[in-house]
Amino acid sequence: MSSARDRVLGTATRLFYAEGIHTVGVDRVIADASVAKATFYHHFKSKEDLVLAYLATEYARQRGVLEAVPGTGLDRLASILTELADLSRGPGFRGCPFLNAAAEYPDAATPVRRLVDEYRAWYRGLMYDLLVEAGRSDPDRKADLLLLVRDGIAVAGGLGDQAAVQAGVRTALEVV
Amino acid sequence: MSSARDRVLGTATRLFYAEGIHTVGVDRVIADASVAKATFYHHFKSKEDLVLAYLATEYARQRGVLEAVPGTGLDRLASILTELADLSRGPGFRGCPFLNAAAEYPDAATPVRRLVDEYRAWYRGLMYDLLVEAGRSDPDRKADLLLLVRDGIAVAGGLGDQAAVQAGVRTALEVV
DNA sequence: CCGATACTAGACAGACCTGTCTGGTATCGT
DNA sequence: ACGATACCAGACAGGTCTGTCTAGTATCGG
Repeated sequence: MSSARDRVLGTATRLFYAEGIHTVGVDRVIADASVAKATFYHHFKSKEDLVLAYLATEYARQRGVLEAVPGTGLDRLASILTELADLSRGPGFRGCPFLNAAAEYPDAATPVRRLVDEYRAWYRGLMYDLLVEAGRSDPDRKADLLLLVRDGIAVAGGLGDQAAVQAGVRTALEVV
Repeated sequence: MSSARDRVLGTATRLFYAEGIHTVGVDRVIADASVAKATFYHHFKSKEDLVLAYLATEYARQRGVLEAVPGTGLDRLASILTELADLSRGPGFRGCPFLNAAAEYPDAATPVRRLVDEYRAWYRGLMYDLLVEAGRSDPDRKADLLLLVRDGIAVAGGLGDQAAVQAGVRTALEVV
């Protein structure tokens, strides 16, 4: 139910990711979602509220996707990294939604930035757990490295630099 | 001469880097630079012109800085990477100006994005040359990797994640 | 059936945006 | 001395932004 809300959130997700948050206005979102302005402000108390919903939804979605990746330990880790690399080859790929959002919200105290930190901490935790499960040495440092490589893949992929993406994935898997 | 232009460019550099490009308006720049609006539009034909000047200046500045880093081959490469890591520890560090700009300009055909590509190509070339100078094997792939690690360091540093930065630098130097 | 909830269309306020224009002053090189 | 250039202050136009408000329709649980 409340399909108007879903339509708004879906449209916002598409537009914010493809064109950036600051450049897409509320008017644009509600026009594309075919929703009245009052309805929008009925469901979201402000644009920032919508932005947070967009990121929170994406966070939940990624959690679902990555938790469904089969395998254990290093196999699963490799699957996750190569899947990210494959994704970055797609035509609609525009980098990591969280890193893009962070670039548009310079103030680290912002709720948006806190959500980005939370996302990255979760991702690092996932890497850490998989490293421990695989019985690898120095999982803390390796988890940090994998997070950084993930960031790099997202950035390079978003800029269309497939060579760097490939180098990143291969080296990460070798090191780890 | 033309100190007004310098003041505008300096102020724009500071504000664009610290607060983002889209969120800082021309009015804000000219007020902070204590310059009349007509003077601004005398020196820059549009805001985008100012943005390009900001990035071009930063590009030239970095070229100067990195070309002045002493040493040869791997030593010089290590110096460059650790200097970047040190820089990312500083309080004013907000990531790479070019990556931040790219995040605000989703369209890859934009002049801004072309300048970002040019910057990254230059950086990769620098890495490649140093690897060849050091006689390392597989310099192409390693240059790609170093570029990706650089991207990761800039992102992680900008988000205040020093652990990831350290892991990135150390691993990059080991691998290379 | 009735009250709450979800929705529609669109006007409106007030702020901010880029860019132009007027009109005037000061400082140059020649 | 004079013309070009650099600079100042600030009004203005035309657009976009977020968010509120009016006014009315439709749907649904109890």
